[in-house]
Amino acid sequence: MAVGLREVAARAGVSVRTVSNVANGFAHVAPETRRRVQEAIDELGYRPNTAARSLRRGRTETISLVVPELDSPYFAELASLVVRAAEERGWAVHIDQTDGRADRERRMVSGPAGRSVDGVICSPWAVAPEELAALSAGPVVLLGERTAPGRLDHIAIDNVAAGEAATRHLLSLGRRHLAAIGAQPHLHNDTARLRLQGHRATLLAAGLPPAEDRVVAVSTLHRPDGAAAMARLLDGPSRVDAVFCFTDELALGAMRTLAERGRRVPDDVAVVGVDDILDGRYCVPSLSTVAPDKAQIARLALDCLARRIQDPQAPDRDLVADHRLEERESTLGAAARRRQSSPPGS
Amino acid sequence: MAVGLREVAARAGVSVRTVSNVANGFAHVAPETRRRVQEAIDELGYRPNTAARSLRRGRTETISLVVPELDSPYFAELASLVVRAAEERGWAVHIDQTDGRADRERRMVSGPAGRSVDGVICSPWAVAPEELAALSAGPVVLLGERTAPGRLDHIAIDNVAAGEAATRHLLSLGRRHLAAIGAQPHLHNDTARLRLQGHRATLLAAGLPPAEDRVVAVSTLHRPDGAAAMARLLDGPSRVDAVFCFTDELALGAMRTLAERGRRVPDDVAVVGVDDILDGRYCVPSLSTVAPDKAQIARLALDCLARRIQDPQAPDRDLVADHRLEERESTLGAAARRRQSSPPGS
DNA sequence: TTGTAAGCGTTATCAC
DNA sequence: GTGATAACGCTTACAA
Repeated sequence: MAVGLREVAARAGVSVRTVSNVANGFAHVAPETRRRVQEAIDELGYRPNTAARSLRRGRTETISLVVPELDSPYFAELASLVVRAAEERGWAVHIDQTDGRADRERRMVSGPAGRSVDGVICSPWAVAPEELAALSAGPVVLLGERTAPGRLDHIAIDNVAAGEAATRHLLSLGRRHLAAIGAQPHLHNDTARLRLQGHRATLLAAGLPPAEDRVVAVSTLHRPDGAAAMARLLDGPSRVDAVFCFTDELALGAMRTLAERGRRVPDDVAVVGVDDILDGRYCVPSLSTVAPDKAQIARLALDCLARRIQDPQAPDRDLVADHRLEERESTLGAAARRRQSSPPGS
Repeated sequence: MAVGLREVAARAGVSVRTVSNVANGFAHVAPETRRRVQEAIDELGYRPNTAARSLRRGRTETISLVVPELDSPYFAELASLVVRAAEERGWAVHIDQTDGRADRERRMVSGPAGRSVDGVICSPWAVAPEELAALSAGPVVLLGERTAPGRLDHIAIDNVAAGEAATRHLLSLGRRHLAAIGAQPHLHNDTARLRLQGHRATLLAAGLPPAEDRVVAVSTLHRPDGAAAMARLLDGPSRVDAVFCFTDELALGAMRTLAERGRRVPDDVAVVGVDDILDGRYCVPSLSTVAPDKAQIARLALDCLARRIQDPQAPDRDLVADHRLEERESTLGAAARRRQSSPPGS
């Protein structure tokens, strides 16, 4: 049934030590011996037992990826990239979802770390990074910026710059009545706060008054939240000719409401989001967005984690991933079609 | 550093056996002893070592989910549900992506099974189920129908019925020039074949001639494939007033092309997909679709796997999950807005 | 009810 | 270059 080193050793007429050496590709094995052992391994279909190996080595070669939800496009795309990058390192990936619930974020960071997994990559929503830092018992890398001193590594894009880029883009189109959707004052998560900060600073620099009634808060970042927020804006007293949504999902929801109300995008209202999710490239109109380099985020997170697994005492780092503005139809209109780099089958 | 049963036992003044009993919630422990041990566990922050436990028990309480890609909405949503359902069972989930490549499908099914994971849920594209059945070394459940005798469990919706439902719906709208996008004759995957079969049978039953030049094959199931396929249809000789796309992603791509060509949906061309991905609810127009019960698929897959882990010799089963037609704007037009169950924030 | 001790399959430390 | 053998941390007969 269970074929282990012992069976292979017996078959090949060597000791378990030698079989282990061959299985692990050790250098100092006589060619003839190696051949014989490899033969026995193949014939018996030997596969090393991961549990035993982990127990002995103290390493599982497995990391855990903790995201709020796997079914939202941004995290799905990110998870896909993390799994791919991890595979290149020979690491397996465990995936957990927190639903943005504080208790689950705490448990996933404090629980498994350093035990069944070698490290954790976590994208927190509800719990402040510094609290997670205090809880963590093993290597942890957080996705999102540092809000206060803590001893964990952080990876994020420059969210203030992202907010500025989106807002500058809308202003450059001649829009002057800008709204923002996606503030999350109730969360211990600085992403929304920083994007809003960049938005406000840019408006101010352009000599436009900050219109607080045109900043809409949302409880979560899904399409329905964006749709509802847009409805509130349209029903409100202020004129709106452009909307900066803090995520693409919010933007898609907002565009849905605009379509239902008969407002043309971008003619009546221009829309720009953040995340560059795949849906944004193919919806009608295609969605202008601030695109974080998700592959880079995944790679940096794994680099950081690898470094920290190797040296738990390494000084903590804040790494900044790139982003760039993708101008598409939801701000440029049909003109975007000609400028766009990835036109669908036409 | 590493706090194990021994340290806890010493601290509580009992044997490791007793600590193990407490940690595992065994019944026969004196209340006073239990209290003292629990205290020591908490104080020392003891966490059982998963590797050692797995080695001893021969169970990892971990399964592996193997999908072609995690960043396509259908698999992202399914993975999310599988992770949730697995968590209820106390199982962790390992996620792997095959990119639909045959070698990876083979490796993921034959490799890890029964070793580092207790079982595998796999959604194959390139490799025929019966070949995977021959390769598998442990409990494996396949997503998709059985194509030939094999000893694995299968979970799928009734794809012939799905094809019929979509096609009947288009016919019921008075459309007579139906096209189909999504045939995959090059793959060892019967899903597309069965949906096409249902489509053809329904056309035939309605007295319409099968128009083979209006069935478009695609190499993959992404939006660009749908967009390109739609362009081919529009450039072709046959009139088309309705399209059945075998996945929602293909449908979204097709709708993109229709918009670019100035064709109105559904007025000029009605579109229906399969999968009920979230994007389809909020795009404009919202996408009519055949919705598989993904939560049920996830649950059935885990039930099957649990049963097979418990009894590897259990007879293999083919389970059929539910589906239902979601009629939205891409076929009904604005009328759908009033009939629809989930209107965005309005 | 609790203690003692034998493995689970590997890797790593000694020898030879 | 290879062979014994002792851990790794846990669960579980078997005793007490």
